[in-house]
Amino acid sequence: MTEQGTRSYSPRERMVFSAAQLIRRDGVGATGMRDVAAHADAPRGSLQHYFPGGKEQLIGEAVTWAGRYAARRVTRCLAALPADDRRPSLLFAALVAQWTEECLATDFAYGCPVAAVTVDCADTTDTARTAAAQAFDCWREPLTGALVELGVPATRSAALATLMVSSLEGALLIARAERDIQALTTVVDELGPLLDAAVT
Amino acid sequence: MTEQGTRSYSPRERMVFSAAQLIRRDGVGATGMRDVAAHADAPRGSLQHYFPGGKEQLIGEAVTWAGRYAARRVTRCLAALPADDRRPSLLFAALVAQWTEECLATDFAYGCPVAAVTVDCADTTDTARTAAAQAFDCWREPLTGALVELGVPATRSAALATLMVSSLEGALLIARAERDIQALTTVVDELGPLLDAAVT
DNA sequence: TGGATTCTATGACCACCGTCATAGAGCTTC
DNA sequence: GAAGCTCTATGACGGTGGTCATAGAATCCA
Repeated sequence: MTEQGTRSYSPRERMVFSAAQLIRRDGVGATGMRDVAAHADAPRGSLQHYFPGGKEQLIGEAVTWAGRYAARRVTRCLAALPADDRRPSLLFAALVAQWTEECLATDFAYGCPVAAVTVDCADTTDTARTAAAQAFDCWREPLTGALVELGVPATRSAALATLMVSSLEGALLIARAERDIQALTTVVDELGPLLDAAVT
Repeated sequence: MTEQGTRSYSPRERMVFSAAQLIRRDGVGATGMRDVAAHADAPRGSLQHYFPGGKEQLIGEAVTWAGRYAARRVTRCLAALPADDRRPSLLFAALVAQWTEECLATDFAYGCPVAAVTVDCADTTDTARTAAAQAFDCWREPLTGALVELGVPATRSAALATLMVSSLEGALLIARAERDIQALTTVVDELGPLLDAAVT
């Protein structure tokens, strides 16, 4: 969620990206439009031009972007699994490892933008809430497919994907609060055997 | 987290309670001090008197209160388990059921205050972050003890408690975003066998 | 009763936020 | 080169937020 590649992004893309970054660090309420523009090195006047729907639209696009990013991450981790040992537990471990490393590298500054938007907007901004729901779906979909590919029966793969995302989100919360990786490693260790046992 | 019992609470207690309620519904940023006083039917002037530390202090006390409340809930659920069938899965199911019912009863308006504070303050307000960490500890401690009492070896009980809280928190997030109970029921169903299998 | 302490009431201050209005650059296209 | 479109620049506005200052009520002991 940090790397942007080498090609240059448009101001609009940068603003969506920056919004996601700031939201997942400070929450929706503490993230101002001016901050987003500044963080993206984008002109403030472009905000109303690219996002005529205002903050609501920007938040929606940011969380949608985050969902797609998470989905890409799943397929990437699946592809990176060792050819000789492709187990669901290793996929989960790889996914969590990315968050773990980021936590350590940034001193637990950043959480999940989808979680932040859900917490801050679930009962007030319906478009944001819907976008968050779609982001979760977008995230779980490739995960479900990956589990099937790894041998989990289709009847259980969706449920296990939900369990994986839930555990990851919750552990990430705890880890951020405690500034300690332990919760993340714990869910990986405890959930691993369960996931592998689901392979038929 | 809704019922207050019958005895009357002091304005100070009510403000802490109301703060927790508003925070877990709207997030920290969207919760104003004036809102808290109004929600608690407490005089606005009392805010600076009872909470000279300002919003930071109020948030801290609210999340601390929430942690203690969650802990009480654990011991209550443990005590309410049927005498003839006391399994960890049933304890977890009972805990999640409380959230599930509340979600349905309130149309998914309320989340977890500890999660909200973590998301909104983890990188900015250290006292709030610390309070959230202690709240998680306060929550997991009786849960760990309960697992031991139900036959889980002490070496694993803490890890499983972390897994339970993580899954619950994450599933609650997803449930709120989707306005659907499914994620909550899924984690209960999928985690149940794992928990019971840990009993020696 | 009188004074001290605790609590309440209210208005004001200042900073910030999201949004709008308006005008100006920069570039394409006929 | 003039029109037209995209994009940028900037100031202003109304509203809200947390906090402070100050004064008033209420309660409780000596």
